Amino acid sequence: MVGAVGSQPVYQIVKARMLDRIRSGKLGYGTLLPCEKELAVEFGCARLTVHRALRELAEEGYLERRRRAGTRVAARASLGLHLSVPRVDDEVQARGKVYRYELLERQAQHPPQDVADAFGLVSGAKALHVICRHWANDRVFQLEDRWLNPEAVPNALDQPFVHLGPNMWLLQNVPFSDVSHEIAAAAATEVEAGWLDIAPATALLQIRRRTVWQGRCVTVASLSHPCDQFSLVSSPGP
Amino acid sequence: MVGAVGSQPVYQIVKARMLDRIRSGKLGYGTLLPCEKELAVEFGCARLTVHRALRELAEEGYLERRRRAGTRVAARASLGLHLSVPRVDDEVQARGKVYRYELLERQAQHPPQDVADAFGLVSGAKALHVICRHWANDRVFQLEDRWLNPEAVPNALDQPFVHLGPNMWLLQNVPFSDVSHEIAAAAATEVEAGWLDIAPATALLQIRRRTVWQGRCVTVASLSHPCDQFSLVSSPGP
DNA sequence: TAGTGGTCTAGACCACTTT
DNA sequence: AAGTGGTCTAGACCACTAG
Repeated sequence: MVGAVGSQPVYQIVKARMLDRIRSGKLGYGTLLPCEKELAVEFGCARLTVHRALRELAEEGYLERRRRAGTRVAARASLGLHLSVPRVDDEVQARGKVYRYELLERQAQHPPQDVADAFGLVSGAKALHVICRHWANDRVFQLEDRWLNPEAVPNALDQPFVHLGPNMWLLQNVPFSDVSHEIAAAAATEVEAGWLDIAPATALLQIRRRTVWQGRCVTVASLSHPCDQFSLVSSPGP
Repeated sequence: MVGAVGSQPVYQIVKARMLDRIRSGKLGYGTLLPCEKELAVEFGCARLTVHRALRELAEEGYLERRRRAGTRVAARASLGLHLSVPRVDDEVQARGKVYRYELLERQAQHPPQDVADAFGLVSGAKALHVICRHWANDRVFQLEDRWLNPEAVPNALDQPFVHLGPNMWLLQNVPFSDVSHEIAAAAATEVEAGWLDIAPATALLQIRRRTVWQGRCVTVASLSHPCDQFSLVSSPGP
């Protein structure tokens, strides 16, 4: 039974069968599982194979594992969820609509205090402020309001952002970075409403994104969607 | 050098060092990495150890791996993000406020069509409708509007939900289940505004949750927060 | 067809924590 | 003190796919 990989890896079979027992309720909250060695005997495989299955189940929140104390079915106290935020052009095209990018403003300006702090700029220094729209057919799908740190991405100052949006440009020109997100609702201001071509105070779904590279904040962006145009859907769990 | 676990597992060291090379830009988009065997020699460890490091980096979106073709630095096309939705009472208490639960309505009613379809109910059948509020000090933090499928959780019909909210009751009484989420913004209706004690048409951040157990929809819930009270923040990545 | 990643094994030692 | 999970190794075969 060496490498008996019929179609599915053994660790996935073990994982699926244990998951069944958990989901069906056969193994209730807090139930102590047999140790890895015993399960390895039961499934007729090596302990490492069982270990991988149980490790992944623990990472997915189904099990809690502690040395010596053993493995127990976790009490699901909070729910994690995975969202994938696609590129806006992909998202629009996935809906069968025509995507169009439009630059509205591009100017070096004094950033608001929170942005200046995030960028670590001396007071009085300017940053690059870009505002643009992403269209789906003849409606504005997303309003992008972005600040770029001139010290972190000096190249950005040379970019017109007329045809290529800053989002896409950053993806192509900044190495892998840490990104943190905040999802919020907000009422559209007068100005935002004008840009989005909706009534003032309409509810917006906002994604606020901060990109950090090597300890330095490169850019902050606020991506606003009219509430009737967009919602975030969790990716199906494993 | 058997099990040379000084403080950190070897696979994590390998992972961290490869991640550094990616984040720093030393390894740019599309760069082909040495094969696992070579890296194992470089790091002085077994191939499986390298394999685990690279596998996890690939799962996190940094690398793309294909048999025969090798391992390349991925182009980050879309950004995934992890949100954890804590229990509402934990969330309130984490803000240093006093949590209070309040039941508003609890009634067997004809559900709207989309809920009836999700539950697989014959037309004319009723479902349990529960509306309740979650307070933080003297403000409503969350309005919960929930339907329960009487065929999936008949016990729920016996629950008063006066002191224990349906959310908590379900966590304790339904085995592990599949949960899908939708995050949206919406304007508060007149009725919602009254319950939330805010002005009508105020922007709300809504979490819509659907819980499925063994192929059957158990409950659907809409959790609404006034936009100034709450936003979702991505958990820091690994 | 050759070379890459994907998985598996048997055995080992270590780290942690309950008893 | 003992038993659990966490990691590591050396070697092996398999599955996929670029050349």
